[in-house]
Formats: sequence, structure tokens, C-alpha cells
Amino acid sequence: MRNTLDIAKKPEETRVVVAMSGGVDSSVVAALLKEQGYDVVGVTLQLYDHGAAIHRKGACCAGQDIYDAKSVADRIGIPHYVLDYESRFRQEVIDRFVDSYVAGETPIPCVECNRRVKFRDLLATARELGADVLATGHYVQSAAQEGDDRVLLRAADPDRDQSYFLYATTQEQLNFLRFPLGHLRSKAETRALAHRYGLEVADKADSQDICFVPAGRYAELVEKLRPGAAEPGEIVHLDGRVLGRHEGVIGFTIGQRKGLGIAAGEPLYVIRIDADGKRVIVGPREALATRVVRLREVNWLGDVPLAQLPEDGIQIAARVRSTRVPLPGSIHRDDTGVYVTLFAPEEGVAPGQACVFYSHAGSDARVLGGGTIERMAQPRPSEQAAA
RNA sequence: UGGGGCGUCGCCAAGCGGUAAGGCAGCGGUUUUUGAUACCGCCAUUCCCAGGUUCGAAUCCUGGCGCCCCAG
Repeated sequence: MRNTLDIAKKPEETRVVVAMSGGVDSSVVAALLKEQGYDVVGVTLQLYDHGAAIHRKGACCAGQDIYDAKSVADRIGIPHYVLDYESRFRQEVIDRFVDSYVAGETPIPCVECNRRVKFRDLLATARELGADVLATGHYVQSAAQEGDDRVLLRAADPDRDQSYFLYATTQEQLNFLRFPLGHLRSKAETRALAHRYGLEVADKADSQDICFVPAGRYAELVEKLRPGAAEPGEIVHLDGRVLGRHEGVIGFTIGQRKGLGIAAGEPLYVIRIDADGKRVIVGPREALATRVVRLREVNWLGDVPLAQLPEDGIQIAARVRSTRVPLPGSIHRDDTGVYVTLFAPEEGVAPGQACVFYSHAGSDARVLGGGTIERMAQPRPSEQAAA
């Protein structure tokens, strides 16, 4: 007989560590599990601490948020620990973030934070605390299947599905994780629960933007941490014309339209970033169309090992952006790497961003993993012929 | 200083006597648990300057000024 967390113990004998960010979601998770009788321990990570962030709305894991998490823990009557992960976060998330921008890529710090901090160090800490599982407030689902391995599934609410940010979760981590909110139909349900439990964070604003970057000025952070990284260069059109200058490639991402400061007859978009040449290559929107991406650091959660995929690959659905629906495509690997081919082109595909694999395009799809987009690639000859 | 052309928002540009289109850029906002995108709103009381004609001019006339091209 398994309990609601798929553990073959009574709830009161099941210790669950809840990763509490101080936001509504993880607070509800803690309250929910406590109500169900689990042996709940709240843990909040202190990830960074700079004055500018403390008063920001929509941040997480510092200052006010830690206080909020503590208050919730007190309210529902669970022990709560604050762990200082600042140096870890600095190394694994912030440093990677700025280095990625310096290299001309567009990082996703939330993915790195999950895979390298929360699901690694925090998860290890949870084990040390004797936990059976680590629960988070992410909107994603996991389910037991035959054997001990769990599968990762999209959230019931496709609008809030956070699977894009969690693709890098390893099978081992997944088996230890639980996502009690993944089945909810809407955020409103979460907030209703928060009210029911009398949590003061019930109406707290959703977090958005990069938590450690004040006011969305990420380029300033890059410049501060990597002085001199913002070297001016040329803005060049695909056709070779030099149209203007910029103050550093770190300020741009592929697909970006605003901020170029160039008045051409038609809107111009960033098509490519040449960090070495300090050049930003721009062109018309059509030039953004991308069908094939080469991936690195691939995390595979499929049943058949990635190395054993058929020569032609398999059909999947893929997402190159958190706010888009998964689109049909295929994945294959050869001597040169792992590639995803989209059947219809996507725009604004940037190196450094993630390409996440799904079993199919539907909202009930299983997450099959994903990888970091290394670069856009040319279709294979066979696919070019077919196209 | 012969001839021709042109000067309308930061850029491009419509208007050709009836009371300043549009695009791009910029700014603001909405959407977004990464970066973007998208969407919405704002953006020339004034048309190089000065006179004049007219009920009325960016549009006509005169004179300046400034560009550009051809020719020297």
C-alpha cells in the first residue's frame, strides 16, 4: 500500500523535505503534505543576497522570501532550515550565466539552478536529513511505472507547465522527487489552497525574471562580474552591410528586435552572435527560421537508451522555448552529436537555451529529456531532400 | 556661384491649395517562472529660414541658407 507520495509507508512515517522558496507554490506543498500527516521538514536555500534584490517583487530565495518561508513553516508547524548555498549558487548558476553571455549564448539560469543546486546539493541534504523524498512546488508531474524508475510528465495545467525548466533532472533525482502541485488545473487552485491554509503568502506575486538580476538589467551584472566583457563591435546585416555599432554582444540574444537602434525599412532581428568577432548579425524575420539544432549536455529520460536509438532517430515533440507548445520533430544521434529536427521551423532559437523532448505534442506528454542548444545546424542531406 | 535636383519627426517617406499617411528607430504598457518574440499605446499645432499671395499654404511666388548631381 503506497501513500500519496508513492512511498510504501504511512504518511507519518514518511519524511519529506519540502524545498520552500517563500512563494505560494512551495508553501502550499508544505501545508498540503503536513495536512496529510507527513513528517515534513522545510528547507530554504539562501542563494544570493544583494540589497537590490531584497525589495524586489517577484524574486525568490533571498531576504523577504526566506522570512516568508520561515513564517509559513511556523504557521503550519514544521521544522524549517535555511541553508546557505550562496557560494554554490554563485559558482554553478551565476558564473555560468555570465560566462554564457560572454560566449555569445543565451543561458537559462533556472535550469542550471535546478540541476546543479536544488536537485543536487539540496537533494543530498534531504537524504542526509533522512528524507524519503524531496518535494517541490514545480508544476510538473511524475509517476511511478513498472520498476523503480519514475517518469516525468507535463503539468495538468498546460499554461503553467514547468517541464521546460526541469528537463535536466536525472533519473536518479526524479526517483527521489515529488511534485504535489503538478496535477492542479490552475494556479487559482493553488492560491485557493493557500487561503484555506491561511498562508500569508497566498496572494504573493508570482516570481518572474531572473531572481538574481535586479530589474532585468542582466547585462549590468555580466559587466560587473566580467569587467571588460562588454566590448563594442559592429552590427552587421546578413548581406554584409555594416549598419551600426553596439556596446557588447552580451546585450543581445537571437531573435531580439528591440534595442538595435537601427532604422531600416523593415524590422531587423538578431540572427546570429559572433562573440569572437564582437559582431551582432542581423536580418529579416524570415532568417530566424530554424529547423535543426545540435545539442550538448543532453539528459535523456526515455526508456530506450539514447545510444540505441535507430539510425533515423525517433519522433518526438520538442520545445525550444518555455512559452511555446511542443512541436513535432525528431531526435537522432550520430558520431557528431545529438540533433533535433523540427518538422516546422521555429524562430528565435538561441545557443544556450534548452531544447526539451516530449513523447508527443499533447499536454499529457511525457518528458523525454532535453539538452542545451549548441548551435543551429543544417538539415541532413536526406532531410533536405525530403523538405 | 553655368545647368539641374532637393530640403516634411532620430532615419526613410507620403502629401502637390483645404487644414501633416505609413514604415523603421525610440519610449511606455500587457503577455511571459530564462533571454526573446508578439500585442497595445505614445511619438511633427508643424513641414530649412524670412517675407508675400490666399478665406485658407508643407503645398503658389520672392529672397536667403544648406545639401546633391552634371558641367567647369
